Parts: sequence; structure tokens; C-alpha cells
Amino acid sequence: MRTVPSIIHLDMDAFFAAVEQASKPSLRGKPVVVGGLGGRGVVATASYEARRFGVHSAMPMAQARRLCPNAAFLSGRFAAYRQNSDIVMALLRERSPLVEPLSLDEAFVDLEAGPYGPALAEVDPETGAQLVLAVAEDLRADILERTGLTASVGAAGSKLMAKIASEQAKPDGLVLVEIGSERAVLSPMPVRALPGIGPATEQTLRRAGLTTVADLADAGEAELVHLLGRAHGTGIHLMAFGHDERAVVPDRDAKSVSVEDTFEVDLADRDRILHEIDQLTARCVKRLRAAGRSGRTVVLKVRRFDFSTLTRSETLRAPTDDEGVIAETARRLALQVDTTGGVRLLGVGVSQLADYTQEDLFAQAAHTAEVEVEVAAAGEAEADVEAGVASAEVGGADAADTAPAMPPALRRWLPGQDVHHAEHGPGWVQGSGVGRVTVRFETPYDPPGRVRTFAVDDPDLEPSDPLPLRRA
DNA sequence: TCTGGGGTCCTAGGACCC
DNA sequence: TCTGGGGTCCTAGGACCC
Repeated sequence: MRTVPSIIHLDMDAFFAAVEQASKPSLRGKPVVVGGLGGRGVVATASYEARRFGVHSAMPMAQARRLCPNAAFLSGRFAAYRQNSDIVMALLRERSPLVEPLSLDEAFVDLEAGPYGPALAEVDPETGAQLVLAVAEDLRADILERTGLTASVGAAGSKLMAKIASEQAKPDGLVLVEIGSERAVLSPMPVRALPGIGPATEQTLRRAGLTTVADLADAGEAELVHLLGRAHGTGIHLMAFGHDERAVVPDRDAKSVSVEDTFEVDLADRDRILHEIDQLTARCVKRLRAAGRSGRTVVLKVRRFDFSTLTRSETLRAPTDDEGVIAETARRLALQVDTTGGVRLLGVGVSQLADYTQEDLFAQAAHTAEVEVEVAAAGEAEADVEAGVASAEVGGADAADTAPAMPPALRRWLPGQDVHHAEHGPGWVQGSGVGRVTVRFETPYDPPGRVRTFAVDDPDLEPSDPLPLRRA
């Protein structure tokens, strides 16, 4: 048990939308919505201005447009988010080597392991809390100075309470939960405030008459285990008392790699489905190899026209990063799924990852031989596999979307995208349609800029990298 | 204009082995 | 003839998080 609230949880405020507003001066103070702009997109992040209209994360984009038609709707710029996330994480590591990122915009830090550790170990609890507050405010000021973005911070004696504190601190705030006050803070909160309690668990608890964290503490472990199962029940029982001994652990290795796509229109054609599986496999393998890993279990995910979702998996005899082996496996799994009525989403993933890549040619050859025997045993399946392979190869050969140099006429201009014009300099795409693209020319360092419209194939206009939010 | 994409952890049943 | 228990691996699905 800590005597000083030396674990902090940092959470950037409306991160994606805030990066957009910092990058694009004309959007500051205005509603901004970042997410999928297609017919089936959802909101990733809404700025606080957009939230006032009821727009929030995971909401269908169509609904967000109805609620807030005057917002700027932007597709994400992950390079820009990554850039700024790297700056923030580096500032955290100046305070302690024990930084556990949870996503691009969120992390735990254990200050006891860093330069303030010795001081925190010496002082009385009251002085320790003051020191933590000073460190956290200094951190928030550094982040603002280096990125122009605001962060909220919670400080406490455990991950659980630090996370709850940062939620209370939002936006642009700092909250510290004093050691010993955990139960008083938690008791009046709705059960949903506890991480790990989502809509389904909330319903289960509500049916049992449990709505606040105090109710959970009173219920007792046996009842919670009965309602929620062993692991979840005991975990939530501990949390309800503010007990949480989990350590801050940096550098967690990924346990799976996966790629998925929702299609604008459901896929009905089997050959088209097999072709998409090949494309997804290629993307999955690229990321697997970039991480220097290989996997033993191949997972195919299918979401059907009615949103019913299922997975099929197969575990190989040895880990592989071979695109052919993984694609062959995923295609075989696809043939086990009933796709009549259409397919809304396909996904390909790999799990049971091995630490490094080893070409186990013998195991792969043995596996392939095994599969051929199985397939030969089922005549109909054999015909399907061969038809699938043949059409996928044809599809791959003429797929223009993978060509490295796309002809300018086929270029896609996405709202929010960074561009550079030979004459007008840096700007971003406001919108495009009917052969035209509208660009606003402004940078993070200047007042709002002017808008101009070009032909979509204007040779002077090209995509560009995001600018840093602060000049070097 | 209903419902993204990338993950983690847990449960439960069946196979298989000792 | 009737009847074990435990452990591990694989598969499928579900809840949850950002």
C-alpha cells in the first residue's frame, strides 16, 4: 500500500479533434467531428463544441450529421496523432521510466520509479501529495507548451483511482485522490464509473438492484461472483473497495495482429469475398513482419448483412509470417461460413504470436500436404478452393488500388487531409466533389487562411505530411 | 443513410492424455 | 461392468476499452 498518490493517469482531451483544431486555425472554437466519413462510418472523437450538440464517440456518423450539421467532418490523420502522441509520451518518460501507454492519448505513469521517487519515499503523506500535484501541473504545462494541447491528469495510490480521477478532471484539469479517501470517492458513483463495467454488466447488476459502487461493496463477493462469474466478480468486488494492486508495466508485447474492413455495400459474390481476404491478409502480414513476429493461429472474422458476427480459427503446427500460408488458411476458413444474404465486414488476424520470425519450411510443407489430403477428400470443397484461388489471382493482377503511383485523376481527396500547392503552399482539404477540390491554406502557426478551389487533377496540388503543431 | 477498427481478457465445451 | 479426476490445448463467442 502506497502512502503517497504517486500513480498518475494522463488522458488527452478530445485528442483527435484537438489535434485538428490545433492544426487548422479556422476550426478553433468550432464543432469538429473526426471519424469514418463513409455511409457506415462512426465518430472516433468529437470536439467539446460538437459534444454540446449531443455528438459522441461510437455514434453513427449519419446521426452526428443530423445533430450538428455545421460541424467540420474530418477523416483521421493518424500520422499527425502519432507525432503528437510521441511528444507527449516522451514528456511522460522524463518523469519516470515506468510509463504504460494504453492508447495514443492515454497512459499510466508510476512516479515512484522516476527522479521524484526518492523524495516521495522520504516525505510525509501530505507533503508527498503536494509534490505529486506540482509534478503533474508541470507536466500539463509542458504538454501545452510543446503541442498546444490540453491534458487531464488523475493522481492516486492505484491505477483504478488514478483513472477515475482523470475522468473527473476532464477537461484540462487535475484531480488527486488522497490515500484513504478512496471509498468515500467511489461510493456514490454509478457502477458504470468502474472500468470493466459496460452496458451488459450494468444491466445484470441493475436487475439485481445494484446501481452504485456502494451497493457493490455491500453486496459481498459471493453475490458478485454468482452474478458475473469468478474473475469478473472477484475483480469488481475488490474495485468497489478501492483495492487495486496492479503494477504499472511498460512495453507490453502485442498478443495478436488483425485487420478488418467494413464495406460500403455488402459483398455477395464468393470470389469477391476471397479476393478481399487476400487483400486483408497482405495488410495483416505486412504489420506482422514490421513487428518482427510470426503467428500460429489464423482467425477469420465475418460480419453478415444482419450484423451477426462470427469467427473461425485454425491453429497451425508452427508460427508463420508467410502470406501464402495465412491466406490459404483464411480462405479455407471462409468456405466454412454461410454468406448467403451478404457480408458486411471481413477481418483477418493472427494470434499465438512468436517472439521472432523463423522460417519453418518443413512444418509449412507438412501442413500444406495435410490440407491437400483433407480438401481432396471433399470434392465440392476442392472445386470451391480452386475457383477461389484462380479468381483471386485475376483480381489481384488488375487491382489498381494497390499500384504505388496512382494516376492524378484517380486521386482521392479526403476531408482534413494535408496538401501542398506549388503556388499557395501548405493547406488542407475542406471537401471535394464533381471534379473539384476545395482547399484552405493555413498552418498551425498563423491566423485562419483563405479558401481556393481546384480541379481534382490539378498537377500543382499534392498530398503532404502533417506539420508539427509547434515550430521546431 | 444504424451500428469502425484494433485490441485484451474471460468462459465453456470437447478432445486428449495421464 | 461401471465409472474417476485433473490438466492442457483448441475453438467460438462475448464483454469491454479506446
